[in-house]
Amino acid sequence: MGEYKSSSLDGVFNALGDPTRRAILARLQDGDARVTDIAGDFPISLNSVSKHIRVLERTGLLQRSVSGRDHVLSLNAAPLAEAAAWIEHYRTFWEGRLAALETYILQRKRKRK
Amino acid sequence: MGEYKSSSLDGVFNALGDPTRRAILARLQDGDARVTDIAGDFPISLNSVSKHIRVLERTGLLQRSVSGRDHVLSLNAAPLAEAAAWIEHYRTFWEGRLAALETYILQRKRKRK
DNA sequence: TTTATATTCACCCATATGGGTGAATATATC
DNA sequence: GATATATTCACCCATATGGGTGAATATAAA
Repeated sequence: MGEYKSSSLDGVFNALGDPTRRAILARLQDGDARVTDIAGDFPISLNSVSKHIRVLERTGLLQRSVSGRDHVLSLNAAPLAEAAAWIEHYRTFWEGRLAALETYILQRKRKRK
Repeated sequence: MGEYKSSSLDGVFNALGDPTRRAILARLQDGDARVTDIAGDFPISLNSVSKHIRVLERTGLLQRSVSGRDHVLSLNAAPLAEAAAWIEHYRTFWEGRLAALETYILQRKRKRK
């Protein structure tokens, strides 16, 4: 069967699979922040946050701009496009199935009457 | 900051983070299938496929209906709704940012002229 | 130059996971 | 009952990952 290959979707979905990372993205929606700023919002160590940030950076969801000793992080939602398209495809399929089921039920109702 | 908690999104995103599992879902779009049927499409062992199926089952994306010695698997895209909503939220944010940037550029253009 | 701050690097540890093999179980079939 | 098929269970192995700590590096500031 077709496309059984790793793609950039792997990274994006994996990155989003961790609640801490999703929370970091949520934080960045409220404005850019330094690593330390973000770490302050979480009960985990600064180093742990640094690792999560690198995972997000790898996917492109987070961009880093080094300014002196500060690393300023900002959100970049663009890489979500592919993931959104993937999900949308299945959502459409599913809605098709539901519509078909509805049609079937309606037909049965009509017949029975 | 807010919702730093694991949710069902964890499982769904993690499940989608593996290309084999995405391919299994793609396969089920073409019709229900048994574990063996699916395993035939992949270069990995039957047991490995069985494990992937359990991961998908846990998320609800895949449903199992045991019929004799056969386990018939079918797709259920419903759990994707929450994931789609999550992504959509960020996509909207991002489009807002782009729009703001465009406005800014246009204003600058007008001023300069 | 000295000191303080921001970040990463190099480790350690526990757990999860993707892959495998072989045995066990359950159902069909002869 | 005996045999074949479908699936899982119980392991093993290697690797990734989330968490930690302490040292190293780089820049800012005094």
